Amino acid sequence: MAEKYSVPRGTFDILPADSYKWQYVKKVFSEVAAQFNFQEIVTPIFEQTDVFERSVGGSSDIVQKEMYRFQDKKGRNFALRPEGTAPVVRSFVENNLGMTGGNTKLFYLGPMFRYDRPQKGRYRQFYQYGIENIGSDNPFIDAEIIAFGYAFLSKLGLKNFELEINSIGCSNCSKDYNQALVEYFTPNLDKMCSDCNERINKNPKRLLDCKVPSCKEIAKDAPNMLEYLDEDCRTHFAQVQEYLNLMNIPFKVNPRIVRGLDYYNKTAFEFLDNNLGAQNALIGGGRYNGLVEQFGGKDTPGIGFAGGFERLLLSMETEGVSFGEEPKPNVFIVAIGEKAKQLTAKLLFDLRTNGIKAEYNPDKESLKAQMKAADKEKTRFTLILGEDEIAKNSIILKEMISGEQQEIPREKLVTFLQDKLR
RNA sequence: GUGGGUGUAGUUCAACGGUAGAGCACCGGAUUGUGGUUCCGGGCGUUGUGGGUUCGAAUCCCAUCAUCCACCCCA
Repeated sequence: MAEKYSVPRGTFDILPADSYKWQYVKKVFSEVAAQFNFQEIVTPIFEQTDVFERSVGGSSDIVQKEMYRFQDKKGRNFALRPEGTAPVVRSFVENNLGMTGGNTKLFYLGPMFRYDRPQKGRYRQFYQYGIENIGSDNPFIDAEIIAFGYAFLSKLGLKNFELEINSIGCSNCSKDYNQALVEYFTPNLDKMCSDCNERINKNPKRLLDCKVPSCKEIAKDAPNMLEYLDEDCRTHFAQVQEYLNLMNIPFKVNPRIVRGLDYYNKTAFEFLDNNLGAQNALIGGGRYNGLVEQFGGKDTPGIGFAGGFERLLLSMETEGVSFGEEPKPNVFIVAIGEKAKQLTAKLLFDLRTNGIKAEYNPDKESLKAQMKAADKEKTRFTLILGEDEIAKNSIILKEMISGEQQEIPREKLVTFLQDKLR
């Protein structure tokens, strides 16, 4: 026997039994995007490695340890995209999308790749949806982006999620704050983990996030980021909260939210589902005002978020939320005898091209076997065609749940069914 | 990259170191043109893979791979 293969570690097949759920979630996302007036952008699955190294940053693990890197035949360096914002901004600059003025509102869907240890809600190839608004620093936009996330989760029927927001300030505030953190943590470093000891120089804010109990204990009384915001950042954050309140979107301020990617500043937020386990972030996002400039564009502010489909489906599964209708045919045809089988070829085609989802199994001969097949398809109707019906140029329509059946003239069948299925 | 748990039929799970089983699912049947419920019948599956211990291994040991959970990271 030939060797059997399996999917690469941390990846998975989306099988027919589940694929309609994915379609449903994508559809809902696209609908919300349309409501909020975001247009789709599709970028390649790989980019020059630099696109991620320069932006996502040197202190982030996803660039340092988790990127799938490769060289093409000419020795150029590429990476499978580990996240969606950097490619979108690359495209924004490359195609001068900002030239028309105003806000550029984009959404994307697709696979991302990170070489992580697989775990619940975490895969090496995972599917993200995300939105970006490039062109405005107005706190109104921050609130709009957050509202999009809230609207999307709500539209899916989810209830057990929480919104946490924070402001991590701009480079101006960070200078003072980082210094305050260094001053606070340095005397305690001998009691803290090796990661913290290393990060204090690269990105001191990350020490706030550490989950090692001893570190957590020390971080508990660390200086509060919000007290170090400058005037601009402080009012910006206050206004974001005000707009959220005006929309009746519930949130909690959590000064410990620190985004893992280097390009973030000002507003940062997460939608969390605490029933999910350790990987509990449904959506994560924030502002990235310097990023466009980093990519060689003119200084343009931006803000966005990204979320993972896998966690969304997990959440929906545990909350018992509906995934829309399971796909199935409307009618199943049962044909008895060779003549009936021949007529069924045309009948099937007529039904299908008239918008009726129809199925037939040519491998089953007996009426009984075909009825069983019909039952398994869970169709609402079965059409029965045998000698008698052929002679009368009619067909029997049976409603499976009630078991009731009636005879219908062949020429009226299509309109009759279209009417019934409306 | 680190730690712990688990790998047995399509699936969910049993089997004190002594012949590998059950539910669900699946297939067939219960007379001639009617499905679901019921009844009857149908299971050799490289016990993830490779070694080792033993008279004898699904069971104990080692390795390896996969998976799950946690650390970490983050969506």
